[in-house]
Amino acid sequence: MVEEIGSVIRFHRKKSGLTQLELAKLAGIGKAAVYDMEHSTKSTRIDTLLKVLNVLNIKIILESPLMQIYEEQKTSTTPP
Amino acid sequence: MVEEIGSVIRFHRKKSGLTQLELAKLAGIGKAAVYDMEHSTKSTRIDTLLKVLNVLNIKIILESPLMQIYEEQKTSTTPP
DNA sequence: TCATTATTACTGCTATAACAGCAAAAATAG
DNA sequence: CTATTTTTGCTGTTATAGCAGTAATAATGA
Repeated sequence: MVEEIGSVIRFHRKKSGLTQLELAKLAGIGKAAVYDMEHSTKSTRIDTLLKVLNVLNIKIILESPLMQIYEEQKTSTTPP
Repeated sequence: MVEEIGSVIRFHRKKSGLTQLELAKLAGIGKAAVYDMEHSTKSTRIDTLLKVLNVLNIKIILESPLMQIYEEQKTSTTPP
């Protein structure tokens, strides 16, 4: 799964025509972090991952049988 | 977003009737990691997060306009 | 081809997540 | 209500992600 994420990131980066350095700059992280992410040599931190996914326009979705209920409880207390 | 993930984890843990310690044991991580995750006091690592999501039966999905193409390229080389 | 530049890969040092152990708070029992 | 247990919250120490700098490889042009 970690490998998969790295693979997805590399794919999207290439398609965006960005270099590791450019992506890193845009995400506000170091270039080595991008390298490690793509190669799964180290287990990235979520905040770092989210910065990269944000630049590459990738959304992260949590799915489970309970998510429906969770969302309801959340929205029930925060109406516009 | 990191706060959201922590919130989701806590919700699912409670619904599963697990304590932080039990969840930690099942996930094979330390209890403090669960605490930190739920409180967003530290930015968890993906491998640690995935272990927890796995125990709580939460799937993580990456969504983007390019994912379709990515999946195709992946599956084209790995047929059953 | 051989330079030159751009990109990726790698390494040692610094910042920080994960852990074990303890303290505080909550829940349960008597 | 008090004692006991269970659960959560919080520390200092250890393991590891992130970073800056450098080397190696790939791309571009003369």
